Amino acid sequence: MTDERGLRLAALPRDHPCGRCEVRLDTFCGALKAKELAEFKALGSTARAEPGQCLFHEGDTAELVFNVTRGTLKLYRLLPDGRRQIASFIQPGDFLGLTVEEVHAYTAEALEPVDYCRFPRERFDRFADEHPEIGRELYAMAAHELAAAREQIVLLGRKTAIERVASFLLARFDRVRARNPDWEIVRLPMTRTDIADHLGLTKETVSRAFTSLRRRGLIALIPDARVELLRREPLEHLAAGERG
Amino acid sequence: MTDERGLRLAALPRDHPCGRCEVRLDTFCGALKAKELAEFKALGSTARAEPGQCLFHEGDTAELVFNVTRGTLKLYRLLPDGRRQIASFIQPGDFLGLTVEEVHAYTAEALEPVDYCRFPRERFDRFADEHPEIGRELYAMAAHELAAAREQIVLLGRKTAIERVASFLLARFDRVRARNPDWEIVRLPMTRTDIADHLGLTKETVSRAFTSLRRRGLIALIPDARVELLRREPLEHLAAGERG
DNA sequence: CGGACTTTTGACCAGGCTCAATAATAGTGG
DNA sequence: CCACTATTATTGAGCCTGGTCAAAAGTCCG
Repeated sequence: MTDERGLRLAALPRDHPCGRCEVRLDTFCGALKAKELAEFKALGSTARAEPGQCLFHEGDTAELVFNVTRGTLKLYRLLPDGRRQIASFIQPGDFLGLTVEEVHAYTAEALEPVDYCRFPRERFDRFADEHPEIGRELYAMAAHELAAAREQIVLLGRKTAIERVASFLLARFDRVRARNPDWEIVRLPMTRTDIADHLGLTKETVSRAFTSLRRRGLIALIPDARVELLRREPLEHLAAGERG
Repeated sequence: MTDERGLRLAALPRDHPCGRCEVRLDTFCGALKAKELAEFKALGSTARAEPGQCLFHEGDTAELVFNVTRGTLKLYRLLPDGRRQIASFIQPGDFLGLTVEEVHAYTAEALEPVDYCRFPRERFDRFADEHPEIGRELYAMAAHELAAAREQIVLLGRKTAIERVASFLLARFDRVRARNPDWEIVRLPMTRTDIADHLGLTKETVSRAFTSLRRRGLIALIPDARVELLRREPLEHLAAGERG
C-alpha cells in the first residue's frame, strides 16, 4: 500500500464488505447515529472503475451521487478545440456528483483503480431532506469546496508558474499531513500533463518548475511518482506569492 | 435609475424601511411563509457603504452575514507583493460573508454606494438551523457559487485574453437579461483594472480586448461606462473558446 | 530486451506584461 | 457653463514568462 492514506487504512478489515466505505463516510459518523448510518449506507452500492474510465461525462444527466473510497479521479472540462481544465482531483472520502443542476458540468475520470459507493440521487436527496444534520454536513462540504475553488482562482489568476507548482505540492503535503503529521512524502498519481491542466500551464513548464524546486533543494523526486518535502518554509513562501 | 435592476425596483415603495430588502430577499419568499419572512427580516438591520469602503477585510472574524440590496462590491484577495485577484463581483440580491470558517478569506469593498442588510452570524445560523427550507436555499446558493467559481477556473486556466473578456461581458449581459430579456446594454461599474484583476490580465490587455471587440462590431462602448451587445453569436463563440 | 509512454531538456516563438505617452472622462470650484 | 485637475482609458514599443516544437533520457510494462 504505497498510497498516501498510509497506515490507517491498511489496519482496517479489508474483507468487510463495507470496510472501506465505513472509513470514508467518517464525515457523517459524527452526525448520524449508528442506526441511521446503516440506513444511509443501505442506500448505496459499491463499484470499481479502472484507470481512464469515467464515472460520468460533461453533459450527462446527474442521476447518481458518488463517494470515493479508494483511488484518485480528475474532474475536468474540455473546450471545443481540446484545451482542458482540471477543476480538481478527487480523493478518498470526497463526494462527487453533488449538483443542483440537471446535468453534470464536468467529466470525472479515474486516474488509478477507484472504488466508490454510488447513491441514486433522488434517494440521496430525500435522505438529506429527512436528516437536517446531513444537510448541514453537505452544506459545510460545499462551502469548503467553494473555498478551495476560490483558492484555485487566486492561483490561476495571479501566481507565476513556480508559485503554482509550489502551491499544488503544499496542498498535497498538507492533505497527507492531516492524517500523518510526520509524513513528508507524497505520491502524485497524476501525470505532468494532468498537473499542467490543473494549474493552467503546459507539461513542459510543470516539469521545469519541478526541476527548479529540486535544484533549489526544496523537494526531491523519488521513484514511483513520489515527491519528498525537504524544506517547507521556502516552499510556503513561494506558494504564498512572496516574490524572491 | 440607470442600473441594471431597472424598472422593477423603481416601482417599489422606496420610503418603506425595508422596501429594498423585501425585493432582494425574494430568494426566500418562495421558501418562507409571510410570518417567518417577517421574523427573518427582523434579525437584520440595514446600512450603507460608500465607494471604497469595505464591509470586511481578509482575516477579519466573520461576525456578520450580508445581503446586498443596492450597488456592487468586489470580493478580492491580495498577495503579499500587491498582486490582486478579484474572486467575484457581488450584486443586489447576493449574500455575502457566508462561510464555515472563523475568518473571512477575502475583502469585500464597495465599488459604488451600496445598501445592504446585515445579520449577526449566530442569529442567522440559528434561524437557518430552525428552518430547513432556508438551509436548502443556502445550499443551493453555495452550489451555484461553486459552479460559477469553477466556470471562472476554466476561464483563468485555459482561455485567451479576448475569450476571457468575451465571457465576462456575456455573463454581465445574461445577468441583465434574466430580468429584462430585451435589454442589450449593461453598465460596468468597475474599472478596467478591476476587470483585469478578475480575469487574470492587466488593464492594458483588457482595454485592447474591448477595442478589438468593438472593431469587430461585436460590442459598442457607450458613455457612462456602458457596453452595448451588437452581435451575440460571435461573442458566444469566442467565450466558449472556439478558436478563430 | 524492446516498445510505448512519460518526463526532461533545449531552442525558439508569441501572447500578454511593462513602461510610457496620449486621450478621454469625471469631478470641482469659480 | 467652462476651465482646471485628477483619474481612468487607450494606444504604442519593447520585453519576458511561459508556450511550442523537437529531441533525448528515463520509466514501466510485458
